[in-house]
Amino acid sequence: MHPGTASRALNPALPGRITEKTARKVREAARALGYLPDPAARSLRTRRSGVVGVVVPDLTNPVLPPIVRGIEETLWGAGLACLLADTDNDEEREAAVVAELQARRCEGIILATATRASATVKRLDGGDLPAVLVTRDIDGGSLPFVGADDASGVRALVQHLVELGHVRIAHLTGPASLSTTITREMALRAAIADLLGPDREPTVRHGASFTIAAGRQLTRRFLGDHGAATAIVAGNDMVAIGCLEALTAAGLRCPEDISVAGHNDMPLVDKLQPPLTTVAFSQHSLGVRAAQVLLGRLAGEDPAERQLLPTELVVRGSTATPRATL
Amino acid sequence: MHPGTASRALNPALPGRITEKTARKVREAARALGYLPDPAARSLRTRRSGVVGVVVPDLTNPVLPPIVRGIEETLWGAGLACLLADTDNDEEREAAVVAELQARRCEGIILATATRASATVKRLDGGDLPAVLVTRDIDGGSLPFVGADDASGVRALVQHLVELGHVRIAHLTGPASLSTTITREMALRAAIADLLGPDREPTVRHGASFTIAAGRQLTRRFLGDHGAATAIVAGNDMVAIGCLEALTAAGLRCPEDISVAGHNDMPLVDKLQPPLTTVAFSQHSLGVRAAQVLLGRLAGEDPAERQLLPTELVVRGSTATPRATL
DNA sequence: CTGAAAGCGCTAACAA
DNA sequence: TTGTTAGCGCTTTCAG
Repeated sequence: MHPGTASRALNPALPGRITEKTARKVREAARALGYLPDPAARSLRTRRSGVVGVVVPDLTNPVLPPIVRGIEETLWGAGLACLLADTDNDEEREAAVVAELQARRCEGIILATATRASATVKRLDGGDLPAVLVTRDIDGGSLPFVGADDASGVRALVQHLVELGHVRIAHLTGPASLSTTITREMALRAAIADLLGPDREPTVRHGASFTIAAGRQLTRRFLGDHGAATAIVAGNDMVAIGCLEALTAAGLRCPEDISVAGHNDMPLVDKLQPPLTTVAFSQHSLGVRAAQVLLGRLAGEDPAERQLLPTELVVRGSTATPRATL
Repeated sequence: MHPGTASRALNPALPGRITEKTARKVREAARALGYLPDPAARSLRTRRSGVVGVVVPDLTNPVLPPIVRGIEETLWGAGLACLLADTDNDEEREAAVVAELQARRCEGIILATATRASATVKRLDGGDLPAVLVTRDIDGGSLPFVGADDASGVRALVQHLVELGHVRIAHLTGPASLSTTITREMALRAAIADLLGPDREPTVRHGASFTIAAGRQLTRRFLGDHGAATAIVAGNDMVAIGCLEALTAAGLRCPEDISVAGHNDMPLVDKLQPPLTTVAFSQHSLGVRAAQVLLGRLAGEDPAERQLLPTELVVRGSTATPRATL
């Protein structure tokens, strides 16, 4: 008698109603036998894999774990499992990973790996696999994007520096291939033009990556080039830490001789000496929101294309009044 | 003609050899049509899901991301995808997650969530789902375990402290429900008994968790109880940071008044003031190894039950000669 | 409300 | 070497 009936009993959402009595009987039998419906068979029939892909550039980057947690929590709560893939910041691996995820019939995909020009992500745009971008966006795409409102954060930071009396501000940041770099840089330029006038253009230097080593190198070179600034706005906290190290190595003190600020409010940057002034936002919320947007797309909604979550300037000891206006 | 032939052509490992010519033809056709074999159908037929579960207690804990990366890399390289699940350190969620992973027919499972008494993990032991434990072990189980050789690390640390002249050592650590806590504590006790004699038993205090807050509280209480020690060995770096904060708040300086050491060598603990002396090991290798052990089990090997990877004592500024022997 | 039957797309065994 | 056939375990029509 069973096959169909049992299926209906175990899955109340299915068409064809059923007596509570038989349903209970079936459920009990199922439990007694330790029966678990085979997802492969179900998947084959329903054309739904129950899985979504989560692609990150490098899980080791402290910004990502809370994002992934937020994604995982939210998706898991909706009955979807997360296939995690790490590309190690490599576009080829990104392409391979996305292909594999498609081959595995993910129902959707969340990408934190986008470079502004990523061919893989562009291909996804307009494709039929629902995709959502987090943190990093592509240029001119129409894929839903969930990020932090870096521009507001940077503007608040510049305002803070200007209020302290800074006039010469340098920006040492990451690769221009990332949207985060550009968003922050543009916001910084705009804020400076706005608050200090158009003739106070900041010195801007791009590093190869958002790492401590890059920050160190960028700072060393900037100082070597006789770059004059009373404040350095780093592209993120890692770069800021590199800055701090290079400044110390050069015999300069922060914040007495020069102020430094970061971005992201990574764990432990509040314990540094000096504690780092930085732009904070809830990474976890970013993940949750990205997952919600994907869930919306899976439900057939047409999501708002760009969602920006609030940032907050966290003022700590690494920014202070400049010793003298140069 | 095709169905079977095509399958063979696309999957060279299958039984029944095939002409290179037809194989090529099929592959070309497949590419032209954008054909991707359906994993659900394949799965249904082969009884292999191509997926393994990776269960972590809290991805936000800085020790885990490199472990997960190592796992993901290795498994992905072997053609397996990782279903990531986070239990938020909750045993109920652990049970639910494992059940769901089993329902999804994972081929294996890697757990970083084990508490010493976890009923869920015990049930896995002896079950038919190949499982591997990383970092955290259960008591008296026979599941393969991959961890760092914490005992050696702690012993080296104690030796370092003794050589500096410390005689009164306190151990402020995490919950006794975790194997890591116990391993480190036992090693500390043994090393002290060994190097200082049996009458120098350390004061040991357990906190509710391995967090900064717990470390702070533990230290505050320890000081309040007139605990006398010239060195504190913290259960991990988080606890050590809490220690440092509480000491500072109490007007004590590290390392002048008291030495502090941690465990794990988390990112940025080398940038603290003072830089933290700690026991380091390669989290990434741990992940790689755990994945290899699982791969071995999947291949039918009977793995060595406990694998301990080397630790290394990293001496930094937070440990120094005690001001006076109390 | 429940039983019966077909079929999702693949692979494994067997036949040719 | 290739074609054929059956069936993995479910869901979903369609009958009863």
